[in-house]
Amino acid sequence: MRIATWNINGLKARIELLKLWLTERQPDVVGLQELKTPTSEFPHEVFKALGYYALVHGQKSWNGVAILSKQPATLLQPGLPGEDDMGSRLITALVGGIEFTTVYCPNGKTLDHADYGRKLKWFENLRAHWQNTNRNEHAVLCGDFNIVPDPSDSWKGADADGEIFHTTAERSRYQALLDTGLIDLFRRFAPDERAFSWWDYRGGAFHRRQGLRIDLILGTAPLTSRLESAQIDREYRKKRDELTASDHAPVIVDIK
DNA sequence: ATGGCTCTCGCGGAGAGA
Repeated sequence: MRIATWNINGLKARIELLKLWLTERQPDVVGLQELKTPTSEFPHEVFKALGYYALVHGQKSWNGVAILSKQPATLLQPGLPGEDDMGSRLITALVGGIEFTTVYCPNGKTLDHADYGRKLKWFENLRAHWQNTNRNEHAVLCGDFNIVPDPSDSWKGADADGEIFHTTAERSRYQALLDTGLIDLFRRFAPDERAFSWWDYRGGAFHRRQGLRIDLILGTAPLTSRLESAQIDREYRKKRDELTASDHAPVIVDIK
């Protein structure tokens, strides 16, 4: 079973590249973030034609998440309870015996911006929600976390410590999530690999290998025991056939 | 570098992203 997450930075802008990627990689379940599309305008027929069902929690202009799956999925939760004013950033479904959640975590903007405090609170609510939900023991929490878990996950290494995405306050909220019993599947599979999932559009950051690993697939222990491989799909961070890329690459894991 | 691209909305240029 192939599971993936991808921040596509606009469904309308990415749909042709997304179709190519689905056709080539054949994931069974995909968490998408940053649809920037209202739920009512989601083009279900496009994905149906490729063999995918879709559950969608969108909104106009910003945010928006969806779950694509080859087999029908059951919607369990659209939106993080109590955080409606932060936008559409979470969706959970039961698919293939797995409780699958994908999230688009708040950015926080800058350390002195009000959104930074809202980001920390959002993570605290996510942890409480995750802990309080009566989950299937085979569960996945994936998406764009907008936190760099470890200095080795930043192109600047420990020099970036203390910057937004790299603060101890953010990392402690992320650690609290892991402490509920979640494991970073890419890092479990490749403990020493320097790999990023996001690169700035500006200044040739991708080709300079100046990126961050902020897109993660977390799994419960029983799910993790099924792990076969994990990869970050850098090929789809590249423009192809005049189709522009997202600033994020897909992350893929294969489980038994 | 002091945000140098790309997206959305909507028709000019601003806001957001990480």
